[in-house]
Formats: sequence, C-alpha cells, structure tokens
Amino acid sequence: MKKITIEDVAKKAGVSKGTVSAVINAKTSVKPETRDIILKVMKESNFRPKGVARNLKNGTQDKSIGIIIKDLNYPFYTAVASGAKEYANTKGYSVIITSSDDNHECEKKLSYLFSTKDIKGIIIAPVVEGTAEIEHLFKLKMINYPFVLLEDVKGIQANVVAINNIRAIKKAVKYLIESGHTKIVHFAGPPQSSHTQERIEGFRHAFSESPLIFNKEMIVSIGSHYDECYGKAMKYFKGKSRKDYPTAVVCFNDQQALAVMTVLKKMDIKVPDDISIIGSDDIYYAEIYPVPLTTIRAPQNEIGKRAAEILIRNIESSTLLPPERVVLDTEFIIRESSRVLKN
Amino acid sequence: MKKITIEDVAKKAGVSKGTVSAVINAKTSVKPETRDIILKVMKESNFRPKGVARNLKNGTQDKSIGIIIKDLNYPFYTAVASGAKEYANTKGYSVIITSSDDNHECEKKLSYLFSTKDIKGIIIAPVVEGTAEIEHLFKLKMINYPFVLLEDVKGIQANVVAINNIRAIKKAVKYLIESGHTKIVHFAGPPQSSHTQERIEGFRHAFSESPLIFNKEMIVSIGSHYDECYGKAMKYFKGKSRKDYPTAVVCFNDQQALAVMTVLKKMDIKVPDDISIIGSDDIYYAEIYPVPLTTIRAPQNEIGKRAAEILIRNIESSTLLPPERVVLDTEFIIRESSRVLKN
DNA sequence: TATGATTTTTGAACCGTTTTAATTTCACTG
DNA sequence: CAGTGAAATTAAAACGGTTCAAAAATCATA
Repeated sequence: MKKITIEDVAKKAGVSKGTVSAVINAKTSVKPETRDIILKVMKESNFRPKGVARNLKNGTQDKSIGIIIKDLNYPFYTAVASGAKEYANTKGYSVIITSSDDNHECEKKLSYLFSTKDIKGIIIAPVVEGTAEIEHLFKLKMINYPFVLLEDVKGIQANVVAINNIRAIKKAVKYLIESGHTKIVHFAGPPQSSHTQERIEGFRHAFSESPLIFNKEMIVSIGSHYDECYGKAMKYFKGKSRKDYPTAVVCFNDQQALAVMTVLKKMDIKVPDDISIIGSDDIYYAEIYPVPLTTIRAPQNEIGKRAAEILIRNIESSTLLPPERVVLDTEFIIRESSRVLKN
Repeated sequence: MKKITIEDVAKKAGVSKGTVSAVINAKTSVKPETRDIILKVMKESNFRPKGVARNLKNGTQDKSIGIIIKDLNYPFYTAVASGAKEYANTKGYSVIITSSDDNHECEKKLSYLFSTKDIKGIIIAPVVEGTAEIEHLFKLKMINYPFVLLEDVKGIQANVVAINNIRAIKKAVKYLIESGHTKIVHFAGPPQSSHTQERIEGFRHAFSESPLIFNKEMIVSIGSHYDECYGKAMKYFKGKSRKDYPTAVVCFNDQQALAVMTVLKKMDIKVPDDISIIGSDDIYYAEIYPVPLTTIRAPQNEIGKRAAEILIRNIESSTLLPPERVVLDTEFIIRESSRVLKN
C-alpha cells in the first residue's frame, strides 16, 4: 500500500515525470494522445499529486490566514470570523476557520495544523479554562509564526485583541441601579469559562460602587447551552414565589438571555414589565427577537478586523514586531427587554 | 527582500542546517549554548520555517478535510459544518471551514487552496447561480482529489449529498391546503439562488395536485437578508387591505420567516391567529422563538455527516470510487406559528 | 595522557513535485 | 532527401526542510 508518486505514473505511462507534470498543470504542450494515456494511468492508479511537493518548488503564492474559534454555532464567533475575513480579503488573504470546541487538545492540534500547512498566521480564541496550557503558543513563538489572541492568556506575551468584559457588565448593572432596580440577579455562564469569572467580577464591582450591597445569592449558575439554560432557569423561577422574583436579570450572553426569555414567556412572566432582561454580545438574533434584547454589544466584526489587521501586519513584516494589545470597548444597547422602574 | 531559509540561519549562527533543524524540533541533543545562539539568530532574522518543506520529507501525518460553505453567519451552514466535523473527528480528521460567500471566484480559489495545501478532500456547498462554472471541479477530478457536493451541479458527475427541496415544500403546502387554507403565498428568496427556483417549483407543484389553482401573485420575492426581508415584507403588507391578506405564508427559509414575524408583530398582525407562517431549515433560533416556528426541517447535521462519510471513504480508498448520490428527506415540523383553519 | 564512552555536530541523502535547458521527433520546404 | 523550425519530450536541477549514520568534540576515568 505504498504511496504512489508522479514517478510511478510516468513509468507506467512510459514517459518522463516532466510530461506527467505538464498534463497535471494543463500545459498545452502535450500531444493529445500522450495526454490521454497519462490521464488514463492516473485514473487507474488513483494518483493524487501531493500538494506539499507542488508548493515547494515555487513557494505557494496564495495567501491565507486561519482563525480558531471556540464554537461554530454561536453567532458571536462567526461574526468575529466574518469581520476578520472581510478585512483579510481586502488584503488578498483567504480565511480558514476551525473550532476548538473550547478544548485544549484541539486548539493545540489545530495550531500545529495551521503552522504546518503554510497558512501564514492564525487568530486564536484561546481556551483558558483550568491551568492554561501554552506550550503550543511558545512553539509558535519560537518559529516566529504570527498569531493574535482574542483573550489574554497568562504567562505569554503576544498580540491580543480583547474586550473589556468587566467594564462592560458594570455599565449594564449601573444602568439598572440608576433605573431604580434593586433586586438584580446575574445568571452566570459555564463555571470554568474565564468570561464567566470576569462577568461575575464586574457585576460585583458595580455594586461596590453603589449604595446597594452585593450578596452571593445574586449569582446564579445557569450555563450557556440552551437545554441547560432552559432547565435551570425554569427551576429557578419555579422555586420562588412571584414576589421574590428579581426585577432584573443580567445574563451571561444573548443566547442564554433568549433561553431565559422563552422560559419567562412560558411562565407568563412579562418582559420587561415584570422582569428586565439584559443580554451580552448582541448577536444577530437578539435584535430580531419580538422583544428586542437590551444587551451589551461587543463589536464583533471590529474584533475580527483588528485582529486580522495586526496579524497581517506581522505576516508582512520582515522584522519581528513587538506584541500589540488592543482592548475594545463595548456599547450598551437599550432595547425593549429592559425598563426604567418608577419607584 | 529574499526569503530566508534554514541555511541562512545556519550560516549566520555558524552551525549546520541539521543543528538548526534540531532546535526547531526541540530535540534534546543540542547543547544549550548552541541552542541559544541559534534561537537568537532566528529571532533576529525573523526566520519562519516553511511548513511546506517541513512536511515533504515525512509526509504529513495529520489528517484534515475542508468544507466550503456559502454563508458563515447562517446557522444552517454552520450546523452542516458541525455535523461534518463531528463525524470526521471520530475518524481522526480535523475539519477546516471557509465561506465562498456564494461567489464563484471565491469557491474556485478556495477549492484550489485546499487541494494545494495537503488537505485530503473537500465538501462543497456549490455556488450554482447563473451559468454554472465548473472547470475547477473538473480540475479536482483530474487530480483525483476527493470532494462531495451539497447540491447537484449540472454537467458534472460527482458525489452529492442533497435534500429534496421540491418534495419538502410540497409537504408544507399540502399541509396548509388540507388545513383549510386557501389564501397561501410564498415569500421567495434571492432570485438567482437555485433553492429559490426549486422552492417555487415545489410550491407550484403542490397546487397542481390540489383543487386550488396557482397564480403568479402567490409568489412574492422577498429575499433572505434581514433588512431586505423586513423592508419588502413591510411594504407587502402595507400595500394590502387587511381582508386581502393571505392566511398563510410559506417562507424561503427560517431567517426570512423570523424577519417576517417581526414585521407582523410590529403591525400587530397575530401569528398564527391571523396568519400562519412556515419556515424552512429549522435553524436553532426557530425553536427558541417565542412563537416557535413551524418549519420544514432539513437534517443539517446529517447532511454534514453523510458528506463527511462519503468523503473520507473516498480519501481512504486506494482505488477510484464511483460517485455516490444521497438525497435526504426533510421533516415537516409543526409548531406554533401555523394553525388549522376551521372553515 | 591515553582511552573509551558519551554528547554534539555535521553533511549527504531524501521527500515529490515543477522548471528549465537540452534533446528528440516531426512536418515541411526547397 | 538534407535542412529547418516548431512541437513534444526528457533529464537534471531546484525547492527548503528532516533524517540519520558517521565524524568530531567533549568528558570521565584510569
């Protein structure tokens, strides 16, 4: 079961490698009859020219970058990828996307894959749960392979484009407090996610700067996947009497917020009349929703764009550039899922 | 501005290529001082070892496949990609995603990119608008590069995994007719899309098999992007008096359907009481919606899975396999956006 | 200081194509 | 039928790394 090469084909067809190569590359210089023979042999032996070797000679002239996101199905990430793609395309780069599914092993494998396949650089939404594993990032650094992280990773100096999560959620909570809400709750995301941590911290922080006082019951772990959210949110509200409901819930992200709203709808709790709901991210579907979601907008396209910009600058630089760090601000967008309390 | 190679580094560091290579590959046999010198030179000259060349010697052992979708931000496609990924991963393959943005040039470029980067095969959601350009597919065939199409493309014999669009929409329309609807309208998608054509055809067909008769006013071109949909749908309903409204609308896809429902909400037209709405695809957000969408479910994960299955079978076969063709069936899912008329 | 063991480094071969210059074949021409 | 130019084919060099057997350098020990 040996690999079959252009040489094998040439031999079988009774010609030289060069001629076979000419056929593969649709050169016109080959006599039709010769061409047919070679084509036939190629089919028979199921010969697939190796891209690797093809590229070696001329150096590949196509330009492409990769992006590793954490969830293919969450619009936030695809929007970031789109932003990167849009910018990269204007610079003549193709963009290739993969998902690590928030798994360390995958991220490692994929970063290796990219660096090895002559893709010029990568944007990585890094997995940061647990003890950060960063050997693979060091490896990239060693070979001067350009990359940009979409989140800070402890222990490594690298290009980063991030958003200010803490400030973001503080803005939202402050708004609620100023609007007269006093019974505010945060539905937290998956415990191991760094975003979850940051948002809890921001939430807490907002209270310390207000007359209200924070207590642990204000943080409820709900998760981010639909089924889990739905179940836990349902349980949360069923486990309380109506008068003990919060007047406002700050959600981990929009997907969670939509799930929560679905629960509320089912329980006939009105949004925003009974409860104000605030999401985070501002995914496409947040705006379409019949009760358009008040949310903390992350500039998704911008994130992708800036990351691509830095990445390409590094790729095209003949000297090694010092790491850049960009922190983008969020925008608090008030729609119809929240309201001012006249208290 | 010449490319710098491992040889340059070796020379500058006063060692042989072999030693530099050993450093790059983190071999332990290199003396620390030598290592440091080499590392320093690498940094100074911003040397990036070419992945292409690295792989040539051993043949790359990583396995990966690509998928070219048409829209990164439409959940249907990402769900297909996820399905493919899930299956491929169990077989040890990584999956790489790109979007052609429904553009011919892009598709061509990307297919070339993949085949050239030692990615073992591709799944393509082919651009079929206008006169199909298929030279690039022929090129792939010539080099026996395995690929699977997610839609039939005229003029080429290849592996295809598709869904039966016509039958799908017929099912939906028949349901409406049997439910007593007589004023049914189809909001069609982008005119150039093959899906649009097929759905119109299915819609029409359903009537020919019923007592009702079809007429051209039943087809309204609305598009599929949110802004366009929103605008055109709004105009449609505003341009009619209430009594002339259809009692049911069959939409091009779920995203369009959601946009239409938003319009109806704004105009205070009740779904499903005043109008039944039927979508297509069954994207994630169709179910979450407060008025869960009745829709024609395409088995998105299954599509991806089957495509990956065929692809990998071809990749791993030492002989050239004959093309396969799989047509998957849709499932009509009745939720709350449609109702039976008691007429 | 010689010896053998061990660590480090070297250099040539190799991976599978494309490319080029050189060669062969072919079809005409005078 | 030799001579010529065009068309088709070949053979060898090149691409930029990795590998590995062998050489060289270093070390430990007697």
